Amino acid sequence: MKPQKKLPRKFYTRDVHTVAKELLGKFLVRKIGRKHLIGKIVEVEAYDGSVDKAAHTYGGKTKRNEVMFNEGGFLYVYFTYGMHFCSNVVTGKLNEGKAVLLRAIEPLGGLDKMALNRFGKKDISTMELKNLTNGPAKICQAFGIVRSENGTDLAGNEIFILDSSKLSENKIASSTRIGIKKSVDLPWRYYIKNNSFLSRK
DNA sequence: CCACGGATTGGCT
DNA sequence: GCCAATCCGTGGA
Repeated sequence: MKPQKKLPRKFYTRDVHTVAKELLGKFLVRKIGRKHLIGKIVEVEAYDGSVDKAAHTYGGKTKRNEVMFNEGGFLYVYFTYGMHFCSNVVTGKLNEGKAVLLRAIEPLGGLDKMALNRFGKKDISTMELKNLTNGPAKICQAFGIVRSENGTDLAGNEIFILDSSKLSENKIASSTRIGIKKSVDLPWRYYIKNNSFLSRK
């Protein structure tokens, strides 16, 4: 099963929950020089500033969150806990303030580079492989995504997502979101059942 | 296995 | 000044 073509703008400009679920099973790609880092998206969370107090956009536009108010198909990268970056796929139309947080990825290509980014060495243990990209900040570290990638157009050639066949509903599970203190009861975390690279069951 | 706390910057009250 | 869409190491059961 070969990855297909790049997802078009139209994919991203739809409803945040539709995009969140359809991102599962797709392939995140980061081009570095002539190398490619690639991984399958296995866990995401939806954030919707119109109703969701946990969303960065809930209180309106600021310098920090302005990218999240773009139309769909841009990367919103934020800095948190004084040391971590996390990345989101912006969805919907201009000024909606909705995005999908990438929470876990199954690493597939460029493993040595990801290992170097995460652990400072190419050869890693089985345990380190499992811990390579199973969390939002771990994804950014492995893929080398930092502040300067905030606002990257996913319709471009640096960071993009490749299509693959849509997963059937029975392979997808949902739960409440992880690590937040507001709007804690919204069941807006979506993940591929039984995948071994999830940040949690 | 689980619970807890430290790291460390910067956005917003 | 408070505290965050996290991660990792430690210490106890």
